Amino acid sequence: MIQIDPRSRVAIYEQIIRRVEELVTCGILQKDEQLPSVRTLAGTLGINPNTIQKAYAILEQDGVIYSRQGRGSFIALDAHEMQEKRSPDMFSELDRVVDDLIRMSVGQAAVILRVQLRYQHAVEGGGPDVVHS
Amino acid sequence: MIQIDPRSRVAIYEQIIRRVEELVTCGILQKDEQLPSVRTLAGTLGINPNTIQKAYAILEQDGVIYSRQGRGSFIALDAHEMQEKRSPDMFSELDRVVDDLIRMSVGQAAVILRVQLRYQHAVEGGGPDVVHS
Amino acid sequence: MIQIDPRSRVAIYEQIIRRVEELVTCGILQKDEQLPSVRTLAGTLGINPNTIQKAYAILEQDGVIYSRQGRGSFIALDAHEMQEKRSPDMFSELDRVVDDLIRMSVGQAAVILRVQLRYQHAVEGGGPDVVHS
Amino acid sequence: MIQIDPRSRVAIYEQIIRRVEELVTCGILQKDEQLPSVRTLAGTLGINPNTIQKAYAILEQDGVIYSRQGRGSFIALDAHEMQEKRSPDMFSELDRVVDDLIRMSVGQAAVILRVQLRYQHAVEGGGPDVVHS
DNA sequence: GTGGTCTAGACCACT
DNA sequence: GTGGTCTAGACCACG
Repeated sequence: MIQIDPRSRVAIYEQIIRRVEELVTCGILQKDEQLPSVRTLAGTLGINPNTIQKAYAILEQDGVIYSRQGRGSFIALDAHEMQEKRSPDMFSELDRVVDDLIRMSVGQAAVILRVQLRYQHAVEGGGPDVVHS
Repeated sequence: MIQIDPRSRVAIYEQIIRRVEELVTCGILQKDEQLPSVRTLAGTLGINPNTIQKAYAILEQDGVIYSRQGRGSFIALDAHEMQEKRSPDMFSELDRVVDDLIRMSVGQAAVILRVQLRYQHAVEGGGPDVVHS
Repeated sequence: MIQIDPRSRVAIYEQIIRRVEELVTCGILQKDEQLPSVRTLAGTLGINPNTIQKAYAILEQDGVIYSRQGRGSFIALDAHEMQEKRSPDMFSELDRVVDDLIRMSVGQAAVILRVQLRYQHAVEGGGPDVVHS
Repeated sequence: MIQIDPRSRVAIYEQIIRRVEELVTCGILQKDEQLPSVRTLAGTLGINPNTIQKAYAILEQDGVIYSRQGRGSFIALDAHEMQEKRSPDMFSELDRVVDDLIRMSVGQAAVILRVQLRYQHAVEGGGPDVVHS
């Protein structure tokens, strides 16, 4: 369920964070569901436990999961809460990209067409895994 | 004309690269126009010449500028060429952001509205500096 | 009567200790009254008996309860004795917090006002359960 | 300026965080002032650089400092901003302690007297180091 | 078994 | 030189 690309320039712990956030956003990981233990996930992915630990610590600090000694790590939010948490960032990122396109004299129609195509593509392809709880 | 934000988490050399590309895209820096020398710019910005050197080296490698021994560095492309060079990256970045929004169950209408607002905003605000050469 | 919050970052055994001390302080648990057995409480709270065992051991070591082989665990102090035992800690904790507030340039009047409000709030809200034995 | 107690139960990285926050709150560390480098401070305190790194990373995440590769770590807030950031936590901690005292049947007058004494003590003793910038 | 802290030491990216 | 990431392995606290 969680996989990493060791050759990516993105830090491993960052990849894990993003993947967990994605899985929560999609509803695949549900509220209070237990995550694999630090050691287990480290073994599965073939990386050092400290790296997992770091990812989990940041996720906890961001309120996405909660970890308790002797028990494990658990999802703290449901998909809806996660989406609300992330949407401001997503929209400002959209703004940033659109601004770049404007600056490059790309017309509004071209951008909107691209967006529509992307939505069609998502629907046809079954969409980037979304599960409603 | 070129400014950097020391508090930004984007590397300084990266900020310089982006700013030069932006200025070329907008037509503010014209083809064959000379850039400030490494030392001059370093002095102006109050940063290490090595950092400027690195930015220029990458820009040259990307074909955005060319350098001549003892003469200086010059813009290699006009605004149109620059736009063609960058647009594939911009569109794929747009795709990526839209995918994220789709995954978060954000409707197509909301995204398109946001894009339209951004275009309006750009026009009213005089637009993100665009000069046609 | 004893409840724990699994989401709290305070260790479970610590939560139990605090709650028992609180109940004794308030006079709800009276001297020589019997506590639920380790197994019973573990079952009720749905947690590991070892955890209860640890809490009781510490409480006994602190002189708050006493245990008798095959009989069970019992409260060792009345509310008054408990209060005398704990008040030095409470006051030094108060000192510590006030010192922090002073360091942050918070005025004396603001702190005292806050204390008064807290007392009013306690009285109106029926007060944090206090029973005089 | 920064010291740690290796025998304390409080984690070393936590001690460093608190000390830095304290120094900023007091105005001893001023905005944009550079902190000792990770390696330097590690050497001075005789602990592992990773531990300092962790402390600095959390401080940055909390917006207290900002760290930039190749340059160093710097204070992000002035004393006033720091105080505003921390005061809600301080007051709620005060509430918690006062609630405990109420629960122990400690009278309002006794608590207020203690607060006043603490303020006098601070003034006479020169106060817990406060510097206004 | 779980998570959390710390050390030692390496390598990379940036200035 | 700076900060940032990762590994290997140890020890502690909690359940």
